[in-house]
Amino acid sequence: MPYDFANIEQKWQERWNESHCFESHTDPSKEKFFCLEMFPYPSGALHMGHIRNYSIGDVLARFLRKNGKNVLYTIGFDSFGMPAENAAIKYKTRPHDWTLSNIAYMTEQLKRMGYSYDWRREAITCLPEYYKWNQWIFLQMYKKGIVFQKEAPVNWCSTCGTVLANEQVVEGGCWRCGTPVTKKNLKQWFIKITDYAQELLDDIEKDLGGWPRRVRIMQTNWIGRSEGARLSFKIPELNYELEAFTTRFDTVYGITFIALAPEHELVKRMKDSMNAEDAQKLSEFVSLVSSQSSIERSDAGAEKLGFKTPFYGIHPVTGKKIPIWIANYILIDYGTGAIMGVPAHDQRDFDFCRKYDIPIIPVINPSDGTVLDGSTMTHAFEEDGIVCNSENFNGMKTSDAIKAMIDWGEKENICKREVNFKLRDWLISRQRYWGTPIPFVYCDKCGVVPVPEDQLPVRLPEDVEVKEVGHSPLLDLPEFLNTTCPHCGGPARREADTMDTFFCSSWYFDRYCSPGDDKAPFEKSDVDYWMPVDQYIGGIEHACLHLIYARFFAKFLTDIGLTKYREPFTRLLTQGMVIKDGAKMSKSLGNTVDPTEMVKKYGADTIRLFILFAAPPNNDLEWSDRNVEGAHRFLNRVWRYVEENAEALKAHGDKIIPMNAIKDSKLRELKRKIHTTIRDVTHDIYDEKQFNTAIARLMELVNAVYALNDSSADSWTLKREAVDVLLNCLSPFCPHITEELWQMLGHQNMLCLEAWPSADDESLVKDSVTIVAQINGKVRGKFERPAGMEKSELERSIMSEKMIQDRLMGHEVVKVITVPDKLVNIVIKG
RNA sequence: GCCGGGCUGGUGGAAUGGUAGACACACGGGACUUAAAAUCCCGAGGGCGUAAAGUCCGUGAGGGUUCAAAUCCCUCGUCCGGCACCA
Repeated sequence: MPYDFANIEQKWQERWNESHCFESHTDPSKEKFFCLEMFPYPSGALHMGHIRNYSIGDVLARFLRKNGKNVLYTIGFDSFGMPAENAAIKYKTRPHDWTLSNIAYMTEQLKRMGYSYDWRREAITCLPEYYKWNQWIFLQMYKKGIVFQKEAPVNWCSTCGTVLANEQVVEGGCWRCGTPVTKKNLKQWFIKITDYAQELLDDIEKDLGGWPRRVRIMQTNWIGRSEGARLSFKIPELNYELEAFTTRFDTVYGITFIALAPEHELVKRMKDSMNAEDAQKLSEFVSLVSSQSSIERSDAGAEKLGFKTPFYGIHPVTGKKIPIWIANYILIDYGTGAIMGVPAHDQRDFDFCRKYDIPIIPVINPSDGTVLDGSTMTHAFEEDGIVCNSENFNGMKTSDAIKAMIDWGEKENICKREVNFKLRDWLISRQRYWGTPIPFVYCDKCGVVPVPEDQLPVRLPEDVEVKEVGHSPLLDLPEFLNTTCPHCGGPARREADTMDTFFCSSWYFDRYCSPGDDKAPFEKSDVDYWMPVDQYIGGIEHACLHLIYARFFAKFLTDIGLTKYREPFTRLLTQGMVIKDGAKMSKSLGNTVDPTEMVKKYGADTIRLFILFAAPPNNDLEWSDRNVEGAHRFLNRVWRYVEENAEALKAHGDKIIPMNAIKDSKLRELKRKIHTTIRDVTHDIYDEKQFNTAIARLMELVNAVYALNDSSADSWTLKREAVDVLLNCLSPFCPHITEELWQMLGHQNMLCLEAWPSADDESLVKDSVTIVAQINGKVRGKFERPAGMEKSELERSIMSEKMIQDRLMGHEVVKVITVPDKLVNIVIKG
């Protein structure tokens, strides 16, 4: 008869709830541990990826609690966002209702899994008591001068009907729906995350040692620092000084053209100074380029298009006239939106020049003595080499030349050292309804005016009908739009755009520290105590999104004195995907497994055990119904042993026999097994976060207990010790069944409050060890020897074994390597 | 193209310089049973060998360092991931 998991799990969930045992309190006298999981979007139901994420977190939270830490562990819902609007249209409901009912359902699912959350701390971002503080923080950023509006070509997704931040464009498409992103000129709200680019970069090295290397590299690439110089070209005809950024100032003598992005401000000036016919051609070129999607335009393999203007810039070093082109491959938002074209040493410029027949002048030759010829080169020479065709600098090595030439250029006022970042300012506006209203109003008299803090929150009207994708119902709500100017009291209009939902998720962990605070986003003393997060767990897909934004928030909040930590997440664990039939589980592939059904069939403990045992957390995990059965079978095996032997085990629970009082070798072996299990499981959970091997050790302990067929009193006492340790160590993984069996054995206290066992050194000592005998590195025999034998004695003892003697016959022993308690390797000749 | 991470039995995976394959799944055998399921026990990398003994091979391929390499180094293959016209 399999154990009755349904009733047992419900029983213990009720007990935990009634006893408030997972509620934590700010208490500086205790050592804290903040265990955080990426909170879910309430899409309707939990999927296996969530179950995996939260099962990992719960093991750590329960383990650390048992180890005396004051653990903060809770959950919330990242509940603003577009799917609610789409669902509202599809199901003829309101985003608000759809979202809250999803939250209710998913909360039930989470509770059914037995996660040890402090539910009082839950944060739901779509409620005014949360998003009020989004608005408040946004205003603090505005006060600090890092929030601004600008009109710029921004990423536009036509399917979602909204703009996107740079981080939300994946391979030229929208991160949610994949629609190719186009550029659109719009006036939008931005946050100057670029002010923090250097610090975001520096702190990766300095403080993120507890993060996977992969994520650190991804962020480093994303921030994309490059060092170089800024130089300028005078354009006498237009009375303009055109600036360009380069990382290769050493190739400055190789400039044969200048290229501008079609969006560059100079383009308009040029048109004004051109004859009507040419100006018309230029306009046509610019609109051709702007009609290209960002994939067509900015993919590495995309065709380069150019337009030759009648203007020239003056080379800052040689004074020569350099023709100015407009080219589709120049990006307006990197550097200055203009480049010095050096076709001999830049493949893009090379391709462009070959196409438009622009001269190519090599100024670096390969170190092997080859002399390049611009007319016959087949590709750009981008490696380091020796400078040529560059007057005084000829003969220098590239690495020296870059430095020397910039030094010289700075002295001569030709260039200026500069650092550029790939990271762009964070575009925060969204043309959506279901998000945090941006707390600004537009007044004809006073302009753009922030909503005063005492008037927050700017409430999002909930009783609306979303009619079509991409059209915010706020635009049809005069009672929302029409307001009075906080400045002059005259009529004004509210900002109808809402915030990127990544704003909500950039500080929710601070809110967890001070739930329900209505005076501030959080209480400083709470956050000072709990933050930073000691262990963060979530998917790798947020490496360059949420994890950058949240780091930026941390630095900003510290700068305005609200917090004192500069990095929010000390350690990060990125769990792999849950795979079925070789592909990521997804609705569109129809290969999902419903957690609720699985829990109904096997119980939460089984699902948790399976998902933690099947693979180490950072690997992808292949779903296997058979292995779920296997996990279930193991729990039944544990249950059966304890239940069938409950009387004997109970009768022997009043003492622990120390190792030195045990004579029988089988019993000594079990005693040792108990303590090596404690040692290894502790190490695997805390140091390695390798739960699959921790569970394997517990399975071994169960096998060892089953294997001991000895009904002496000492044997039962030991088996009782083994079972107590087993239940305690298994409880973070499978909390319900272990509580029930713990109680069955007569324990009064709840197991979740019981201290983690500690391994007793004396019980870890081995009586005898297997010594591997090798000859020339090959295993030739294994011999039992007492542990701790002295090196020379061990060597003598193994060498004198008949089997070894036979093999040494007729050979010369060259040398013997002995590793105490492990092996003897005899090196022979002949 | 650049950067990073993998590659170990039929399968998921152990082992981070010292007995390769822990633990589990699947499989085979046995016990129990009228039978089956469940359970308990046993076996198992591959080759040669009836078997035992033995012996050889074996961690993507090849080379190197070492008494000793899945583990360290070099070259290559392959798969996955990230970035990619960022001047």
